[in-house]
Amino acid sequence: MAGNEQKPSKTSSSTAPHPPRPTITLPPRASFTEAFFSNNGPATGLGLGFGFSPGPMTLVSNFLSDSEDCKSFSQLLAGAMASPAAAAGQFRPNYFDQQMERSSGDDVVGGDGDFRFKQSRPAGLVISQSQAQPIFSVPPGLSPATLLESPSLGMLSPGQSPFGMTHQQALAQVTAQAAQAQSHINIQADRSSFNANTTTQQQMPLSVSDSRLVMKESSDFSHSNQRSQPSSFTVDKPADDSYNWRKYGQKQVKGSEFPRSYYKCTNPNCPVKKKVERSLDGQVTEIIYKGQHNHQPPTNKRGKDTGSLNGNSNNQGSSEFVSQFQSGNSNKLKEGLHGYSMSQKDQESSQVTLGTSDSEEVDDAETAKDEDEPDPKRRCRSTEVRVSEPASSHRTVAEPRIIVQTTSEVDLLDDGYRWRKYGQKVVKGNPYPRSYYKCTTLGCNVRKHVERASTDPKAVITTYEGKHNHDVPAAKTSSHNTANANASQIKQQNARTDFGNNNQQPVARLRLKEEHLT
DNA sequence: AGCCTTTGACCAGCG
DNA sequence: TCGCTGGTCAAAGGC
Repeated sequence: MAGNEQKPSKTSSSTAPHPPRPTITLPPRASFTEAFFSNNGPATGLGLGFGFSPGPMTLVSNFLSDSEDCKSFSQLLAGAMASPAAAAGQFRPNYFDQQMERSSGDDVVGGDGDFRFKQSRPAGLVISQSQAQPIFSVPPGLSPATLLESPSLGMLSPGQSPFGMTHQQALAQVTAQAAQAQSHINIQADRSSFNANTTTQQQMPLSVSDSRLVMKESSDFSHSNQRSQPSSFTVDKPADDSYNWRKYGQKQVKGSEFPRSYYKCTNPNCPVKKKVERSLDGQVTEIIYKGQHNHQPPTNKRGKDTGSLNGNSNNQGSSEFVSQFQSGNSNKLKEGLHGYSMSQKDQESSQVTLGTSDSEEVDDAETAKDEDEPDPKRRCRSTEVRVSEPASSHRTVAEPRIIVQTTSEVDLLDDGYRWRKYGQKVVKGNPYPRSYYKCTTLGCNVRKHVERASTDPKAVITTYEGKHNHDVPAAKTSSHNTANANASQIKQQNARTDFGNNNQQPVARLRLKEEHLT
């Protein structure tokens, strides 16, 4: 697929059809979780370190191309939790990149099968553990590493760590705990620090099609982070994903209030393009990757492209962490939620959208019902991941987010809102059904998807879709005090994510939770 | 000098 | 056929 997209000249374009969209050859690869959490894979042979960030497309392709079984979240999570990598203490910033990269095979250079978490500053990533554990969130554009290192954020930087440890130590601790619990992804950090600095969370819906990756980024980063970020902070680069891009066009597209910019990978013969939508204030609202890089990310990015997060060039790789993570997860996420509700003309154009737009939404019951059907539409072929917001959402500044949490004693349903279960599916390879819930509030389209890891029923992924258009219902008087407390915590976290933007709620949230089942 | 962004125009697909 | 729309080109200018 590399290079299969030719640059059509005006002349040629008029006489010949556009070259076919990039297709992705999908070599056997590790599962998402394997890629994600394990570090035991064969050496890539690329000598890539943590800084290597694979392209989004490769990630997606790898992710989605798993036509064989389209691993479910459960599977993913299960693998994640059971990953020996965790035990090996491999969980760390940029680790995702590393794994993504590696999963595709050793000889892949920007290869098609790379499983990479990439993307430009997508939304935040929250990884927390129990309610007593602080929630770890990564603001858009920042990787955990960046967060940990960022002087401005002042989290786990040496001498600044609230726990008196370096971020490496903290991460080591995280991995150690993950290994011990086999179901914990725990990145401990001072919560207060997060309150002040890392309250951004991102979510990203996605859809998938052949060779495109669509992601939205949270852009509210600059809002709540203004205190800790230079006032001049803006996301100049739509996606600091380690690749170099050249903007070749911009258009005001219909249906979007924001202009869309078109970028090409500057690498010669690299067919990858991306579309970036950003709000008027320059904040990225959506990124769509198309194609796969046929090369490795430049080792040295131009200084000007490193983004200006805190003016710290080290932020460069940061966004990749979240971005890539999200992009990868997103695919699965969407898959799980909607069972690949593709509006496909063909495989290439098919998309699965997590958003709640009616046009793209499939019937809930049907979705659940047909999950087991070998619907070709659900094939994990596509590689476009689109993060869409509900049509009714107030798209201001806040954008999609993915919140990944591992928490304990979380009543999955008791998050403050009231839910009605409308579907349940049994996914291949997972003895535990995945359940679908709708917010019971009239007119509220928010949905929730709960899935458990096949190997660890304690591990649960809860995905939220849409935005509540109402307040949290009155507190329940139940015995779920603990759960409520935890839910409250989550809410607080979410609230912080809003950065004062009351209108905004996550479009979709991915939560990795550890649930204490009785 | 090289690379990038900007921007108006062009082209293809679609209804 | 026409108009709309998304995507792309390429000249001009900036850094």
